[in-house]
Amino acid sequence: MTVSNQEISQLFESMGALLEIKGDSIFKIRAYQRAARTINDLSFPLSTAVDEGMDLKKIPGIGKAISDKIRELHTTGRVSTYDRLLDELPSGVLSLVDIPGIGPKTALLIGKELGISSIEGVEQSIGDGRLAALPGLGQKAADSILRHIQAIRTKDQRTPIGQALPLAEEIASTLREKCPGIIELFPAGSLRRWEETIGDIDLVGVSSNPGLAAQALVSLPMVKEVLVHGDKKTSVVAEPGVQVDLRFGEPASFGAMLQYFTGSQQHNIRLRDYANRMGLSLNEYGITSRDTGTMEEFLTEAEFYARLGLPYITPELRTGVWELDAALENRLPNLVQSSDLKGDLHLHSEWSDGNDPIEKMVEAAIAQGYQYMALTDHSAGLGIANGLSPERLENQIAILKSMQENCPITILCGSEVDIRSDGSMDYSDDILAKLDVVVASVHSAMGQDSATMTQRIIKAMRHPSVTIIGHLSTRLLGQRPPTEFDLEAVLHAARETGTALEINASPERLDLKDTHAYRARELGVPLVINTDSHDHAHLDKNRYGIAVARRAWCEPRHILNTFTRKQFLEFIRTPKPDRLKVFDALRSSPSSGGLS
DNA sequence: GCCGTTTTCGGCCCGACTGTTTTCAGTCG
Repeated sequence: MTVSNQEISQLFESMGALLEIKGDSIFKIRAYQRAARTINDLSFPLSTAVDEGMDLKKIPGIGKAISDKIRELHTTGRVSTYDRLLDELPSGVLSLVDIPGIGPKTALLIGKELGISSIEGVEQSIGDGRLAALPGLGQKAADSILRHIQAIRTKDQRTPIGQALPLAEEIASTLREKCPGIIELFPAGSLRRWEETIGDIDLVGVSSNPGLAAQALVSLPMVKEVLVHGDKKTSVVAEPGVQVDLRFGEPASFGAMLQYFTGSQQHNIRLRDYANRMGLSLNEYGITSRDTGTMEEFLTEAEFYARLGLPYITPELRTGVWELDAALENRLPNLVQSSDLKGDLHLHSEWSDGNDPIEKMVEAAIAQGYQYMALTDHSAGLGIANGLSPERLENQIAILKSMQENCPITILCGSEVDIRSDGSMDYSDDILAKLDVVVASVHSAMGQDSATMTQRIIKAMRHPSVTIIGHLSTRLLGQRPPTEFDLEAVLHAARETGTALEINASPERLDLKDTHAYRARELGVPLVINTDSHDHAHLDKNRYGIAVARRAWCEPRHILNTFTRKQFLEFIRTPKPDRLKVFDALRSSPSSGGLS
């Protein structure tokens, strides 16, 4: 049976919590937690890995015992050790540790002493004073837990990066304006690692007057609640319900501080484990030698890593899975960056549902410094988006060709063509053959079962005119879940047919997501980073797509639209699937991609 | 339970904060 990485990860996370409640060895508990987080960040499905006979013990943090449990889960759908643990403990305790402020010890106490097994039960016991009467707890603790319960009810989960990043940038620039004493101020944490969703915004900096900056933060109009207002740390809740933490440190140790607060936690744990074996201890202030007890400070992160004998590890890679090994073996990738992009292949104009005339979109592409762009308005089937009839499309093609004469960049004629529910295309084959670039996307019947959706997408990829599959999963972060499909089958079909997959940079999509892009790159699937802009001001959002590609360990050579105009045209003008040879040649040539 | 520049046993990341405590346990990131 097929179990997703997320389900496996969740199970081991629960195993860790259950063992903690039971009072088992803290190291055993950490082993399960570590395995859970690693599995959650893996790019390939463990299910498939098991089928293919992979040795799971090669994955860091997974040894014999956990490997056996994954196999057991894969074959039987259960893990007997987990079931036994559930039986041993009072029912429902596991759900109690989801409440912030209630850890394993308190959960067990509440379960045993009060027989409570639900969040509602905890709430009641606070109301009638039973919880505060428990040993080790008191009225303050009870009040705090109640506040946390109310907070998790009103506050919606994590914030999409597309909302969190502009908010963080706004706060940082306002603080800089108001407080001239601020020397450095950066987002750290998951935001700096460009995770697709953010738990809270961490700002770290250096200031000659930290107290003033903290005061400025709490008095911002968007701040609706102050959680902590201390010497070292200030925490507030800002308008859309996002927590913002502000910390200042000493200039001399800013490198260590930034490294510490950027995480991820898994990355830092692995790093400290590694440092430990060198006789060094790491914290947010510096690196301490265990022999001499002296601490060294670091101005920059690069110096911090260098002291450990490591090259600089860019924040996007700090997941704590593979990057430390890669750094030690000196095989960190030369990651793609915004300046490598030479074109955008998914742009809309007012002809369909965009805000701007074609001219303005072309100007925006020129302003990005691009060599080429594709205009890809919607196909007719998407009536709601004012999709182009075949006649209007032909009309548009003629206009684009006439515009080309006085244009410094290459304008490619394209379309974002709807993939119908049966996998057929929304324009006839002869219309499609007139286009330079066809982005084929799913916009309807998103509830199809996995097998149907998989066949639908693969059928589209087999079409000779389809250049790129747009926003593969159709998800909208925090709004619409991804469609169900067999990722491995789709990626293999993309490779076989020579169809590129889009990393849609629109921050509400980020689709492909990081781990899917990672797997696509591993399998040699051509990737493109597109903004799917519906406004001339949106081409800047390519930075979100670049971040996904970087988290997927992509170098310029993995991304089609880092290729020069000449190289890209050669790719699209070579028929499928032979165009893969063009891609592979460019991908393996050291001078390709990213260099002009 | 995992792992190896002190390798098959004996270690295992580190500090801050809070509330309940008279020296610390629990929780969090």
